[in-house]
Amino acid sequence: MALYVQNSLTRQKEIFTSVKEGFVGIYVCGPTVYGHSHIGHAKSYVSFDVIVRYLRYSGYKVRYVQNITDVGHLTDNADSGEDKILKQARKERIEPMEVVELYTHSYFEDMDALNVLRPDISPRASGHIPEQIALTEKLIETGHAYVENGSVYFDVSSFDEYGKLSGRKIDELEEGVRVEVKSEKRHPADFALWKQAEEGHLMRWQSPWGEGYPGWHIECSVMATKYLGQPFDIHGGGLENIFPHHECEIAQSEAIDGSQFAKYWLHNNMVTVNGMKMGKSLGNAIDLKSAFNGTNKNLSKAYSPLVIRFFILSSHYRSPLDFSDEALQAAEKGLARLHATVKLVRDQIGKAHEEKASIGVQNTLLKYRREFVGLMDDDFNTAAAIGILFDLNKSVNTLLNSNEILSSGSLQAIDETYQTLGEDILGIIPKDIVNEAGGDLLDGLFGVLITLRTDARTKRDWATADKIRDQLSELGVILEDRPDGTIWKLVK
RNA sequence: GGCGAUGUGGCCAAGUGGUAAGGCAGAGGUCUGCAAAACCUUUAUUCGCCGGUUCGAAUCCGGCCAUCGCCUCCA
Repeated sequence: MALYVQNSLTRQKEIFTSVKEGFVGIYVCGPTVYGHSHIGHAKSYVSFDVIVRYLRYSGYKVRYVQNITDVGHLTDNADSGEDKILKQARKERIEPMEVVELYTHSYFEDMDALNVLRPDISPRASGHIPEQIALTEKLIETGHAYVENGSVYFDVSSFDEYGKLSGRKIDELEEGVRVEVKSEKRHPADFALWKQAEEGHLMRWQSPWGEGYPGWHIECSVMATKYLGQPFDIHGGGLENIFPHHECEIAQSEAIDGSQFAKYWLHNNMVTVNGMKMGKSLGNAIDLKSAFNGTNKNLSKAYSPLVIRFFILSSHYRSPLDFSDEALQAAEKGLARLHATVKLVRDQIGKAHEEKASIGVQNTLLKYRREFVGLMDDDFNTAAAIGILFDLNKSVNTLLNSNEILSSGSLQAIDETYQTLGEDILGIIPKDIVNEAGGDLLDGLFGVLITLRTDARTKRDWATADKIRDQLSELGVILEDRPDGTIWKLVK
């Protein structure tokens, strides 16, 4: 079965073939680090995390590059606008580079919590100024860019294919352009490769055109091709970046010699909150830290990072995703069910008799694996793949409840299936599912209480038995009497 | 105005020509001392609306309605 991906460039689902056999280079637009990450970042980076994980599972050696934008940018079409990093620096009364450092750490902290694997390279825009200047110079030399007042602009009329990704026409763009502040640019759609630093602009570098700072789009062109070559396989990002950002990246990168920039463009859809667009300026943004600790006013409680991850993956990456309390609670329960079964399997491995996995179990597992892979091969359909995980779960529970005693081999094979599909690929079933806030001490303490209750039950002293169970329940500890003994769980 | 999506049961969400996955919630049952959990059964003759193509459409075509996104920094 081959992998198919929906390519924004061709608007078609295409069979995926890598530029270099066995190797995939993927570049995903990373965050501008001037604030804490929100659920929109989570959707994008969790989605691409799974894409990368799946490519690796499929046997590719993957190099995943995701930039950190640590150079503030103005709006690309006008000379006015705010530089978010500078604004934040002023607000916090710290250096711009301190802002960048602070929120870069914050970003990785949140992504780690979401079980997003680190990119192989996280290049920073500020660390690639010479390369950005070099590309700009080359664009000037080849007649695709012009200098004006210490700034350099890309001449969109010099690149016939401008608009091929977003489907926009240059002449139509002109009409839509808002108030033009200065007419430094020859065409309203021209965009900055380099901007002259105005007075008081703290982030500035020397260039052949004087002190300034790079345009927004150029960093991605430069860093993607520096580490992945040209053409490279996959360029990803949020679909709001198709225009102008990705369109401009293509123009800069392909204008010089016409060689293709990226072969496949994958775009994830956006997030809404209770059906409304989420916007930093709209005041309904859900930043990840507040979602994790329950302080967000749009949510009734805290949701663990894994629940957020699971929720994101329960819809397709190209579909919009609406965050609501109700939907998150449903996700939380669903994931807990998955985890409960996996934990049960793992707890029983040690107790089971040693024997190889039964043919029946092996065949069943194989069937689910095949179905799962088939769905992931179809443009990374995680939502349907999770459905398979629940089918597997049902089968496993049935086995666990049946009279058939499962061998250690069978249990291990089941566990391996969960690990491959649920953790290696989707990242939603950690290797160590433990009772949260558990640990040996609590395990021991509850063990004592469970023994007392079991004794009472043998004596048919239901009053005592129920008292223990009820009082623990009030503390948020649930006891479950299984055929092979009583287990405890914490509820949130 | 231009470009692009989406509309599937109470909620979330897969499904691009062959007769509606999965999760949450609800109902009944099995198991249990009673529970919990799990499992079984059940809940859309129907996929925004109206036409058309087809032996056959949620899936293709046309029209309409609604919602959303992008066109300005934003994942």
